[in-house]
Amino acid sequence: MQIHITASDGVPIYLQVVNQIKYLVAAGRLVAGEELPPIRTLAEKLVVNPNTIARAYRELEIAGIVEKRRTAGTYVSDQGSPLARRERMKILTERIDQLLVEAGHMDVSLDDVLKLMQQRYSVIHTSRQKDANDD
Amino acid sequence: MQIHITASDGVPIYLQVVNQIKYLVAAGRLVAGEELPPIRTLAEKLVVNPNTIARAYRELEIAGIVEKRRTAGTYVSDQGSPLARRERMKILTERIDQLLVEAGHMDVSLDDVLKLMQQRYSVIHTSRQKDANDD
DNA sequence: ACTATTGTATTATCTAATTAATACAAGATC
DNA sequence: GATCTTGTATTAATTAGATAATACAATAGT
Repeated sequence: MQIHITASDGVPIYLQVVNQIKYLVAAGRLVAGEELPPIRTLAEKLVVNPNTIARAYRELEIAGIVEKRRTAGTYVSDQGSPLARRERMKILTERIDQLLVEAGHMDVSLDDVLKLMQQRYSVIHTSRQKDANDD
Repeated sequence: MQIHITASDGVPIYLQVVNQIKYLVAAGRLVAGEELPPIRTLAEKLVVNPNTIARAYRELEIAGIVEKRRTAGTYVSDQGSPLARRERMKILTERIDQLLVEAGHMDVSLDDVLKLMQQRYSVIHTSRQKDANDD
């Protein structure tokens, strides 16, 4: 599993790990059921404290990206997310509201936002190499 | 001007102020040309250090929401933003990318995101009372 | 049952962000 | 031009966030 840490580009290590794994899953380079490296293994590879990886895995579990099977390892989740769909939509709605308010401040119309969104969707789903910038 | 500070709901005070003023402007409760309370006045009202409000006003100025006239006070900006449109679109594009990636993780289709966005737009532009939750 | 391997929990250290204390600079207003 | 009011600048204190050190708990595999 290809993960690279940039020592202090400002983004904390655990978040870099979270984001990169999210991208690997989104890109299909990690498929459902696949096992992630054990915390210690990945920590050693990245020369980082195991707790840092543990935190990343914990966040990924909360986000529904992976599942932990106590002493048997960590695996890529089957369905999208164990969070109820309602819960996921709630989160998404918050993000959308933020975006709309911001667009309003910037004097960008709803139509323009929708168009831009479609454009970006195409771009994202064509070229696979992007600079990681998730939440 | 109605601003409420929640002592440590996690969001820093200066950000709470920024967000609430952004909303007041977005909702038309603060109109272009209107003067904001002086830094010290608002600081006193919120029982907070003046520097904290100064920071909020500085961020609002950078965001193009307000203009400062040196010793004459702080006023709601006239046009949307002094940032070049290109610059604004760049910021918006980043936000959109984040949203799309997240939607992907949540297994929500582009169409659903677009629909939800239109719904939320209606909601936001109908009922004016919302719980503040900006960037 | 034993042991190696897995994730977990607790605490400490370090770093960055936030807020406050205080003094300053400059224009408005009389 | 005196002075009051405005935002600014600098520095210190506080708080929160991230990472590390270390010890623990549970279970898979034998």
